[in-house]
Amino acid sequence: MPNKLQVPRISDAVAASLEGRILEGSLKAGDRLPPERELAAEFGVSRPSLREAIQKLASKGMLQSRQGGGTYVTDSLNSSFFDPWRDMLGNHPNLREDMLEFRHMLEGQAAAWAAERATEADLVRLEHAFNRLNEAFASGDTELRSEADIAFHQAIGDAAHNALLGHMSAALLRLMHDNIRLNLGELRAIPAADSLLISQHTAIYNAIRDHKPQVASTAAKTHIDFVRETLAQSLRSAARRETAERRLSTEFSPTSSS
Amino acid sequence: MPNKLQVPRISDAVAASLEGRILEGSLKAGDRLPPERELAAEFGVSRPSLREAIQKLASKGMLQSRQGGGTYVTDSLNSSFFDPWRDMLGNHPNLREDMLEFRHMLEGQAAAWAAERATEADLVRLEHAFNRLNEAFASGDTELRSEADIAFHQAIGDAAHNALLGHMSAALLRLMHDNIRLNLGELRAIPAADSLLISQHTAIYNAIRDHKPQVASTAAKTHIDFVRETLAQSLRSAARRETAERRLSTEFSPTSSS
DNA sequence: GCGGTGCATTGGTCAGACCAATGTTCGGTG
DNA sequence: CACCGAACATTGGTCTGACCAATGCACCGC
Repeated sequence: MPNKLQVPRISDAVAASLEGRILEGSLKAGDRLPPERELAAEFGVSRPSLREAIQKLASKGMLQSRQGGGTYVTDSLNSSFFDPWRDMLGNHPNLREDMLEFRHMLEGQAAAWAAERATEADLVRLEHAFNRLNEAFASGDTELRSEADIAFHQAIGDAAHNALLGHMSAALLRLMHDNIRLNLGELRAIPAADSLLISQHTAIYNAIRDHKPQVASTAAKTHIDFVRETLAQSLRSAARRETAERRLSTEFSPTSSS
Repeated sequence: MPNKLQVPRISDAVAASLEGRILEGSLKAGDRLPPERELAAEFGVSRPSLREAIQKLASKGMLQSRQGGGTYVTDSLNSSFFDPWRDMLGNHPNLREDMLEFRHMLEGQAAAWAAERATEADLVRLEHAFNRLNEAFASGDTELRSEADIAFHQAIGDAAHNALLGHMSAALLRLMHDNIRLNLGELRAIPAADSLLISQHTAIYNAIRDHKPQVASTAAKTHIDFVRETLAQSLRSAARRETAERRLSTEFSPTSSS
């Protein structure tokens, strides 16, 4: 254990603080840190000290800086857990079902905790994400929708105030979106789905805002169930389509696991 | 691939050089580094740069410096400089709570699914793991116990037939055991705990064997709650112990930051 | 010989400056 | 009008020199 509370190195404190912001979610992967001069001022320390802290985190792989460019947050935490899963998902489609099932639990719990614990600030962020999500759905831009969807669920994860759950939920969601984009192209598919998705999102949002854990959890699980069903449906139709047109330029098909 | 060989940060170079000396053996564990001012001169760099390099290695656990005392090479070439989550757990104790909370959900669901879906083969494996666990507890060998505990929970995860959950549960459990071993030494602590743990394991095992999801889930959650409570208690007593005996010959311990 | 005091050593931090890479803006050119 | 290049602002990278604070040892008085 820490034997030297006597000598609190300030660079350590700053590093821990930054690390905390990343864990807690206010600094997400890909985000750009404020300039060193600003950050140093904000922390009330000198630039060299701030830099020592940054080096510490950089050596852990959490930060990365480019001269003249800025300092960025990397997603070392997510990747360390999930990189191996990424291509696995591609090769073993039945894994997708496992993942959705897993998310069924995860999202349910996240929504419940968020409903219990969301602070005012959380709710503001959540509302913002919610609005952006609706706009994205209205716009029809698939890329934007995907992004907003991730952001919305991420906001819920953040509001749940559990670092593990937050990172995991975000990582899984991202993984799934990647995978969908990869395997299904677009998946605009089901026509009536949009309005249903919107009403589901609304239900989740309202429940969290009103601090009703049970309702939030149920709504989130319903949402995932719906996604699961929709996805399965698309897959079936995609499969049908594929067998019909006997694969033209289709790149490699499922590798045998043996 | 590293795209910026163009910008060799000098602190990186110095850090690598120092690391090299340690690995190669000209700087052995316990050795004292030359004063910063000297080293800086030797490397032909400024003191801040040298310090950044030292911080880097310190954050990996290879160096440790005491103000006024000097900078020393630690023996921990072994201890984790991998797995970002690992030392994160050490530095942010509140993460431990998040993790236990997360596992509360995870183990509950795992047990429930296992009770629903366990095949005969799963049950055989589970029984085997269960027996080994009891033997391990009887033996008193801490290492063995830890191992058997992981194996038991892993067996449950496998029986749940969800790949994500299985791997995650195992990974988290392993992480926690490492962390405990690292931060608390042994944690034999609580005397009456053993029999309670055994009865909890038995309850989980029985519920799964009898295909009773609800019971299994509750039992698993109870188990985690108990672990959580026990752990908190040990931590408190450890903290108390530390303040009491004001370190005698205690050399430096693994963790670096305050 | 013992214990306390003071100073040299050494890590910790700061301020301000300059360099180098990057990104942006704006004016010139086809 | 579009495209390209040069000047400029931004931002990380490094240095110098200074002062503070903890440590440890030598010296001094008892």
